[in-house]
Amino acid sequence: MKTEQDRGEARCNQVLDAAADCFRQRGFHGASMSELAKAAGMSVGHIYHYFENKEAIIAAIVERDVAEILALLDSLHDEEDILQALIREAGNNLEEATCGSDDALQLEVLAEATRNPKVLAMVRDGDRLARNRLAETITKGRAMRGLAPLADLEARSEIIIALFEGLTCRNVRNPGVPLDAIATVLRSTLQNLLET
Amino acid sequence: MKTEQDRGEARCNQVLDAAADCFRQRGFHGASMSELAKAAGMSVGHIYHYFENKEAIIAAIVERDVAEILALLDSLHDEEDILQALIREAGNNLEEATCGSDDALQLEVLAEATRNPKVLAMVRDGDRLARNRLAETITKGRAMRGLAPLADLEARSEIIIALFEGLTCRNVRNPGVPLDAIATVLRSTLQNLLET
Amino acid sequence: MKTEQDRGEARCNQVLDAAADCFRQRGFHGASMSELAKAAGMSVGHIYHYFENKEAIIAAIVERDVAEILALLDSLHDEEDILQALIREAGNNLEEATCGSDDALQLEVLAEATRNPKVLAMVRDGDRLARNRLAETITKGRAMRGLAPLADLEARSEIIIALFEGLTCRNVRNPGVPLDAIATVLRSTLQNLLET
Amino acid sequence: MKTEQDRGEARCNQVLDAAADCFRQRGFHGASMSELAKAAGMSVGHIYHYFENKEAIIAAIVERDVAEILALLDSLHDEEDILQALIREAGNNLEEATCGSDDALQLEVLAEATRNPKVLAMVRDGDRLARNRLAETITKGRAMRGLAPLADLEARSEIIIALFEGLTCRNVRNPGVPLDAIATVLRSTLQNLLET
DNA sequence: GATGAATGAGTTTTCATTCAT
DNA sequence: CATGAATGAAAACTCATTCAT
Repeated sequence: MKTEQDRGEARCNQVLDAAADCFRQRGFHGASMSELAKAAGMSVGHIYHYFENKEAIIAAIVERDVAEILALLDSLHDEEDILQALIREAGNNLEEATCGSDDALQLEVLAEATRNPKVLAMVRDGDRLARNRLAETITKGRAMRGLAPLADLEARSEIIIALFEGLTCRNVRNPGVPLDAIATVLRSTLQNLLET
Repeated sequence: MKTEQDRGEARCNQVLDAAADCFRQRGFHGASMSELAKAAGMSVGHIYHYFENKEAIIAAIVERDVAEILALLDSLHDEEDILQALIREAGNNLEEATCGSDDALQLEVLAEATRNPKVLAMVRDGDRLARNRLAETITKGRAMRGLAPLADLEARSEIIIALFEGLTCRNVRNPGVPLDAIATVLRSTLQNLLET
Repeated sequence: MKTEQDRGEARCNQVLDAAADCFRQRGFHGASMSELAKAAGMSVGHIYHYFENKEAIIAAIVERDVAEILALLDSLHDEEDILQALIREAGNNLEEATCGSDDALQLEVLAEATRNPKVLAMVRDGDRLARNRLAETITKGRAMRGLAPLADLEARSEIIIALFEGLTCRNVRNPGVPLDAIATVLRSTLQNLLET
Repeated sequence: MKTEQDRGEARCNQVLDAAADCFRQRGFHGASMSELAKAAGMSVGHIYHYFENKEAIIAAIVERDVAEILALLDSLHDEEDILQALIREAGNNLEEATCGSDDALQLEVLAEATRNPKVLAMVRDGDRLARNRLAETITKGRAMRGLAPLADLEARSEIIIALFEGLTCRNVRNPGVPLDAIATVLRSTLQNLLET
């Protein structure tokens, strides 16, 4: 019984992994169910045992995506040096961002949120959690350095997240900018936002 | 003769205006040619007199979109106070960004660039022009204030653009953040980037 | 212009004729759109220029069917001898009734009405007109023979129609009953209902 | 052993009861095997232990339906007053006939018979038995009243059955006609057919 | 006996594109 | 220049049936 449920869950994830790949490469609406099926190694019909329809798959992918961001933020929370960790993460994103990458999926999600209310709601709910988490992290980081709490904490968080999301966009428009070239500027900018 | 050409151009723009609307609301792949035709007030078949196929319309829209960004930057170039102008522009974008807005189109373009090489090339070409223009503008602005040229000009431009594009994303994920709440932080961040 | 509209209407009827055939032979839900298309001599996609979906075709067929019954009743209205005309019509139906016949379509419609509210409404609306028409016809027929108006006109009409519809059913369950064998009984029954 | 066979039969009927419900509400081709399974409270696969395929279930349902009519006629056979019993039965049917009712199933069967030769054969075989039974019953009834045997017995039976089946159709097209409104007419019609 | 995961052909429907008028 | 009828391939989704467990 336990095994069967596990098996079902594994099959589900098999679909989601395949779907994430397909969506990254062809977009939510460019990827067909039969592509998904082929990529997931199962029949088209069988996917419908696990997901009610294509939109449900999209929703699950978005949820995964949101969870990933939250996990990233949670990992930051326990870093010794938050500033440094943030810059490192920004750097991690600065690689070729086209079709295969996660940036592609992020942008797809954002574009979809623009027209799909269900996706929009998920994105916004996730973002609320994320920015609260970042704010806590910042407060904690500042406390660890003996800095006073920030009155404009929300605004600073917003700008910091904007910087991160912006770098995702930059990765499409102007990829391969050497990290070290902008690391210094990024560091000074973040320092300005976090440590003053 | 002249008039005829003008007429043709006007018809073209009629299509592009309609297309921009449709694409904003439904996405490149969600909008059908007959929707475009209806919105443009002409027959489906006739659109093919002006554009070879749907992709050509997408390309034209992307080009327009890129040109719009360039025009914005050009307008900044002649501003008295660059810093203030940048913040003002950032504020202009901070409104509900869902389906009807320009942010929606920007994200659609970026997502499409991720999988469509032709679109990617256009986006990158446009971005190259844009960031050069911004760099010039910054240099000019600094000169007007008697500040020295920047050694890390490119990196700073990159970060500034990232900030802007990031705010576009934020508009989807967390809309309605009051401008005045973040204007101060934005100002200080830009000041840090432009005036030091 | 006139011609074009006519052409459209002709195309529509082309679809409806083909559909009626297909539905008779395979049922509303047994006949596929591609069968319809093949029978109508046009592409599947093009049928959707004329009908929003399959249900709309079904509805149009039902409407036709209802109109046919009404037309039959109207033709009876102007007969010299109504009783004789009714018996003649009953006889016309007493032929092999399986797949190709109109009885098949009638039963299909009735079965569909049982679960499809839109069809049910059409069937009932049509029936209301039909039974009123029959009642008028009977009254006229009796007047022509100098008989008094009937107090139980509605009930008698109902029974007469039931007889007719019943013979349609009988045609499936026990076809090929020789008309002359039942004509006498039918005549006496109708006489009992119409002339006393 | 006996118990096991009974158990199997019970399971069979469990399926048939569920199937009858589903077919009534959605039609033979509108009801899916998984709907049947859910309604029968067993797995899809298990239904195939009892029935070779869906058509076999349809056939069994048709057989049941036919048997039901035969049973009704048999019950009439032992009534004191056949005329009265017939009218009573006609009345029993005169209730709202849409999706849930038995009329719905009857019409479904008849429509199916129109295209499915196996069903047609069953329907006709059943009908032969039924109309012979009715003829016997009528003869017996007349004998009990001291009336002479009928030369046109078959034709009269046919018309009587047509009346009954027709009232089933009327129940769809014009439901809710008060029984007492037509009982008198029905009685006089049947009297005319049975007692003269 | 009993399950339900798995299949793949089939369903309705949409859509970019063409072309005769 | 302008139309929209026409196509056919492809999309999302369904379903009877099978079979390993």
